[in-house]
Amino acid sequence: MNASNTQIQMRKGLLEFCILQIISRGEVYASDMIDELTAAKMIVVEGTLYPLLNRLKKSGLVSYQWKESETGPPRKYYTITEEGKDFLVTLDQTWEDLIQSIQFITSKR
Amino acid sequence: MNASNTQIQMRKGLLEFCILQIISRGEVYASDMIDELTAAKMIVVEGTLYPLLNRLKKSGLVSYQWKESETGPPRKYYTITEEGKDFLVTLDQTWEDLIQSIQFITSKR
DNA sequence: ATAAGCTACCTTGTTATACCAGTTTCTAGG
DNA sequence: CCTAGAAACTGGTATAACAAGGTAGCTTAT
Repeated sequence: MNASNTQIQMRKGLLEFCILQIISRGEVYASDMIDELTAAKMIVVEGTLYPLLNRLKKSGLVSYQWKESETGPPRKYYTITEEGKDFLVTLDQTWEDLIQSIQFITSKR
Repeated sequence: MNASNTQIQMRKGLLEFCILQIISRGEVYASDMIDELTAAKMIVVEGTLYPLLNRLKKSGLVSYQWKESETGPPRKYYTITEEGKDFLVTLDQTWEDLIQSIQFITSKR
């Protein structure tokens, strides 16, 4: 039980929330997302992100369009669906509830 | 991807934090913990709690003493160790960082 | 033209954690 | 003795993240 594993475990399930949040702000592709997550200090590797994006796509929460790039290979630009927006509202609430729960426990010192 | 699974996934890893927090307040046994978690709306089943307690014990973060009960079989009362207290400080910080990260992402709407 | 290098996407295998659905052990009461 | 209930525990399954790769398209330098 070391601190870095703890961080990983605490982040579990929150990544989906973060990604959906980022995509909801407008068209982005994988590298954009990694940059944003890194800026927020939620370090994520590609091997985590791609399967997650596929899960979101399969669930109908996001969709993507291939777009050419001027500096390299084409990119998959993701956008959120209506269903995704609805789900994001649920995730927002779940996150709020979670904060409340932890708050409740830690305040009892 | 349904809401209840999302809740489970978001909670993952936070349970350890909560349990350690609860034990740090004083001697408790499993049912006490479940009661406290339930009160905080962090629903947990026994099959999750017992392996977690064993992990914490093996890691030296908590210890326990058997105590007799007047109403049934003996109970394992858990207490936090010095090492556990140190680790709890780390977990506190990790949680604060996590809130900051999510805050950073969700505030950019 | 071709090799090198970068960018972008994807996959496979491993690990950790939680859940479900049980089982075992101990105590008290009929 | 047998049942009920409390308390601890276990085995199998699902999910998600990571590590460490691989593949394909595009650009640039020789």
